[in-house]
Amino acid sequence: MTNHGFDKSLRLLNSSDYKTVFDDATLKVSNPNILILARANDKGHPRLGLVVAKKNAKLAVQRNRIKRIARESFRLQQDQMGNLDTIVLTRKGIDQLDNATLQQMFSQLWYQLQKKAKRQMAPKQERSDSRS
RNA sequence: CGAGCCAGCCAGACAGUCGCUGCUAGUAUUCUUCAGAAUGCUGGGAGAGGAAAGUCCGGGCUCCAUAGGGUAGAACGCCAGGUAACACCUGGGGGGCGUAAGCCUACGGAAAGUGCAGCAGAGAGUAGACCGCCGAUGGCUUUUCUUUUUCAAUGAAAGGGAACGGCACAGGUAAGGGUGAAAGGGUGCGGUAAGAGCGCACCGCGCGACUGGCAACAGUUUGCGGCAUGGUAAACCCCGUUCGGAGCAAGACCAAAUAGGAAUCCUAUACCUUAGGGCUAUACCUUAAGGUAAGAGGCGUGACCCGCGCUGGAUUCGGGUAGGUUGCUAAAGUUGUGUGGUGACAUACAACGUAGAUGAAUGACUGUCCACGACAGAACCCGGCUUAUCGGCUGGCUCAAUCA
Repeated sequence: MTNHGFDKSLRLLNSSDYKTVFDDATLKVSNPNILILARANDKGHPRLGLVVAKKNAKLAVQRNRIKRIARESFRLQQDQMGNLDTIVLTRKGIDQLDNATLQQMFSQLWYQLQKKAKRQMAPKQERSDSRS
């Protein structure tokens, strides 16, 4: 039975959560419009954080749309993501893309992220928790 | 049917699948102060806007030694009303635009003061003479007449006066031309050398009276004044009215960490009182308790000045950053009906109970239909203004044409 829900436990909730991923991102996938940073956690499930800067999408409507599509895409693929904390960052021009293109781009990037994560699994375990 | 004006309304619809955030009912687990809390599951129901936007005004609410005085600064500016308040709204007045419905209006003061105005032009604010007109009055001058004096005497010379002319030298003139956005009231008649508010009539203007109106203001009313006070105040300014500051990251509560906070103790400046000690001593030095007061500097009172408040070291207790809870949505509420009012609005009754997120919900996909979907996303809450906007609907009105 696959899980397609998306409640608060699947999100990055405060600035320390974000800081951990930003300071220690072990995985990185990108295309011209989107950058995804990721890092393994010890929760047993993936978590998602979103950073959509006003600089890249001027209107609040556009920023909301991008975030909703990112969440939707994450929600549908979360059971294949392992235990990664991820942050989605947007780049310039993203507000020009329509919904179908965005969805396609996200699912591609999630797939790439899963492959990279599997490749790292073998030499893992060296830096589970460096902070006290 | 065409062109237009005003007011109001809608903001793709329906179905299915998968999700998100509150609320509510049931239920399970855990905790415990035994009544709740947290988490999960199931059902029900709710979930962006007309501008949610810009943050441009006004208020509520909250806090800030309580906010006292003065200065500065800012906003507003025809009148009356509405309102919690306003820069908003309603009604009215003046001015402008439009054939009209209607629209626009920063609409106090330029006879307190200061300043500003390119080019052109003679002259631009106590006006001005380039062309033109005149040249009355002076000046020069032709001709004629007249008069006085002198002489060599029907004449001549010198001087004075008058008339008709000429010149355009002094001068007069703001009618006309020309320049300019603007040339210091307009038209006509008289008047004059030519002209001129120089005089008069009418129009206009200013100041009063009267009448109407709460008032702004208006007038086929009336008296006085020849008649400027040119423009610009979204230039300084003057006059009148209003304004304490900061904002939900306000503020309150729970609370890891850390100090800059509170209480206690100590000490420090000056003075006073009481009790005691040193000393010959009422002087001087000193101890304890109590009381009073001042100063400079700094900090705060978020423009400035006055005014006002605070002020050093040790110990103990509290503390309040991360995070959480709250503030947080029932409100100057919405709808309907009645009453009062031209209206904004007020008031009475009835019904309704309408998002509350916080790394930030309100969505995605599929199908069907059509007019093929614009601008755009709540963040404490209201009332406005401004700006953006695919199209559609309803009502009222105006103009033009046609028909009856």
